[in-house]
Amino acid sequence: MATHLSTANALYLWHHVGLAQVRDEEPDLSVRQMTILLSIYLEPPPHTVRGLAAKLNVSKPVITRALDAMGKLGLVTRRRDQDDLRNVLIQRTVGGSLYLERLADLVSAKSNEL
Amino acid sequence: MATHLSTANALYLWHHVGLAQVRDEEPDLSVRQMTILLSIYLEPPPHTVRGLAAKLNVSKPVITRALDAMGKLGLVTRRRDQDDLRNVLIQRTVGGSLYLERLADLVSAKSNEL
DNA sequence: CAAGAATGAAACGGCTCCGTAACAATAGCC
DNA sequence: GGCTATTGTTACGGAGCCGTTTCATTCTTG
Repeated sequence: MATHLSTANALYLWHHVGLAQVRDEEPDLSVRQMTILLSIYLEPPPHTVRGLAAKLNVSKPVITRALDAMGKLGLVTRRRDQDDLRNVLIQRTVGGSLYLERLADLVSAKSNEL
Repeated sequence: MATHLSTANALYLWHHVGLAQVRDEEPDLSVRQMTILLSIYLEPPPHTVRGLAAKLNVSKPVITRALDAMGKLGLVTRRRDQDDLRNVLIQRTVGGSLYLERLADLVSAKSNEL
């Protein structure tokens, strides 16, 4: 599956995906939230607040608040780590999987219109 | 230049670009702002507040405020239309071109790492 | 077992953006 | 000229996210 986006195609792709996201009324995730969500779903568990904060070069409260917001949207869940009760393990949900599936379909579809 | 992103590659691309944007300290544009900026630079002029609002399915104040914010960052400028003084023509700037050039390079580079 | 380190959450004030409603300026039309 | 429509901006109250500091809980280590 060849990719190699030219810079011109890259901007067109970004534009069209952005347009689709903005046009439907649903509120958009921020870049930070989206990146956190993708980290949770694309990288192998376990995911902790501290680990995500380090990986994104961001403070821990940023992660906590993003998890609060996305948890309210049903995109992620939290569970205490029984082996170390200080830790919180962030877990995927059906809603989150569906959300990213739709995003992936959107991006993939737009990339085929180049 | 083949594109055809698979859904899996689409998410990886989004993830890596998001990571790059979040990691550097500069504040990110919102999805709305980014889409407005791309509309201005990718579609043929003239660009008006009303036209952008209609195209993005968004209220006019959203456009005005985004232009305020991005104008402060040097990404766009406004000029009154001399043929119809009610209109405001939104114009590109060197700063905006450079900004999108860097974005395009980032996306393109990440797409080559698939 | 006591002291310190580590983890995530909450609290605080500040800034940005939101949606809606009002507004000033300009154009078009009778 | 006077009335209406159009365009973009501003004002308002509300909501969300920010960075920093502080805190409660739990682990680790001497």
